[in-house]
Amino acid sequence: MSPTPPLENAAGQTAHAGLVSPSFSPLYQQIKELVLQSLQAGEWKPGDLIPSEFELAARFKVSQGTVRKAVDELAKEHLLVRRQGKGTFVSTHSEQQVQFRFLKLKPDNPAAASQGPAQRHIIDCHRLRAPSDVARALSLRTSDMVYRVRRVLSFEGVPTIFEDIWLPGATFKGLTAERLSKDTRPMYAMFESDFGIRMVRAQERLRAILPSEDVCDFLKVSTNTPLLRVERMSFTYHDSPMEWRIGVYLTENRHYLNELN
Amino acid sequence: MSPTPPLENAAGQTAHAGLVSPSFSPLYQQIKELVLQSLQAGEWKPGDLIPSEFELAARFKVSQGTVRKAVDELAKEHLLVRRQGKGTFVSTHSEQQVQFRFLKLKPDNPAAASQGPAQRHIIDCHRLRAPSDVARALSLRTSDMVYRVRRVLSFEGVPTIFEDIWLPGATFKGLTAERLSKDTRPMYAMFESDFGIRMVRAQERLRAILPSEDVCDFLKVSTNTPLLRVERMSFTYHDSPMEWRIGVYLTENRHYLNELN
DNA sequence: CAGTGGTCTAGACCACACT
DNA sequence: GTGTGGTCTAGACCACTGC
Repeated sequence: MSPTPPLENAAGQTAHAGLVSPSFSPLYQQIKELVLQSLQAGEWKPGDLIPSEFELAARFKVSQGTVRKAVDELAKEHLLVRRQGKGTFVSTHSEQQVQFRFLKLKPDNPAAASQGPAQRHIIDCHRLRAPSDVARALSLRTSDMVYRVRRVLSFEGVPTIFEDIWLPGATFKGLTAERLSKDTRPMYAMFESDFGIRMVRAQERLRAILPSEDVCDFLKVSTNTPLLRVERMSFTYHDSPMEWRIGVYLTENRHYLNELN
Repeated sequence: MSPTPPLENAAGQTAHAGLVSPSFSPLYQQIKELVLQSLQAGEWKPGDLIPSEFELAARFKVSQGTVRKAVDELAKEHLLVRRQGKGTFVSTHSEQQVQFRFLKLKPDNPAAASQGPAQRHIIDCHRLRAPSDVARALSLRTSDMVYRVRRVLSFEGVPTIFEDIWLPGATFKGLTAERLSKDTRPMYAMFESDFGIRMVRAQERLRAILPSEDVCDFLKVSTNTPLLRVERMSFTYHDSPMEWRIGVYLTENRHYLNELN
């Protein structure tokens, strides 16, 4: 029923008072970590309903309020989604609302209704030994294999984004250009269902560049068109690097939108 | 003692049960709004210590836990800062830690220690009638006055950022190039102490451009150097627009860093 | 030491969704 | 109606700060 070991901080008293372990951490943090481990282990998959707060409280032998605080934080980090009256679900990139959380390029004129899905064209998908910079980014050895995917995204027929995507070979075994082309879902949704990988967090570094010859061809622009270069590192649970992506955006009629809070 | 009117949701029962007002909102949201109003009214100024949770609970006639939830959210939005053992303070742009919350341009090589403060050079500061695009951005009339500030930021002697800043004339009355030049604090810190305006939130739109002739001069670059254009709208309490800023960044040795959560 | 925020509990009731 | 998450309370104790 309850295979989980007793929590470090629980000393048997009402408010978990008394002597605490040397490296103290609040109970709700420990609960959070346990839930995270269940997510990572695939006990609950993207889209799944997880146990109710009371069930989790019983399983972990803490009060419902403590579970609540742990789940609250995981929900704020977009790992879980709460739905009043229904329950708490594992968040997924398949949902419409979360679709554009990682794509920050927006049309200058939203009325143009061009927020619709982009047309996608896979240029190629190869398996090769990791170049040194790729290995470094993905925490791999240069002897390890990686997949390299290149693609172009177009909006209303205008080629707008060129992407060069690097993925760990071991995790994405069996990835092909054909599979990528045929799947109509967002790429990250396919990663979830086909490879059990959920991208949780990312970091982007932006700069302005002039295009290489390749990019000129792919985006149909001249060599003196300034472009936005977006280097993205994506992480799965526990901050494991899982994707390195170099994007080049044409920003003639679009812009990268960022909220500072 | 307590000049605040009774809260809408309080029906006198234990858990504020019973009939609630038509447009229901949780108690902690109402508390949050009341605190926000005190901040906006200047009752507590940036850097000030605000009343303790128990005092606020007494003032608003709710439990400490409800105040706690309200303050928690305001702290997450960076309007307040909690310090265990000391109290809760109104957040300010003067603090070192929050200094770079709005400047996302980081050195490519952090070891270069070039994270230090930028050298600032004010080009000019004028008062004029708002051009139509500025008026629109700041929710003003074209008959209203605005200040326009232009400046260059340099890192290690290299001119890197050119900024064109527009501010509402009524609020920033008395702003001069001299005052801007002499003040060594961050610009937003001066806005707090001298004009009672605290920037709370901002929105940035990025694109790649080639520089105008002006910018070529200011940044000492050629006309074919791609630059990052950063258009920022800044807001004070209650989402009032307070600043419109066009920045142009040289990204040869630096990049715009963004976290996606 | 007293005062502050931080954690945890237990129990009540409300709002929402499904059956 | 039952079960879920969402709000609110009251009270306990811990951790940190400064007198």
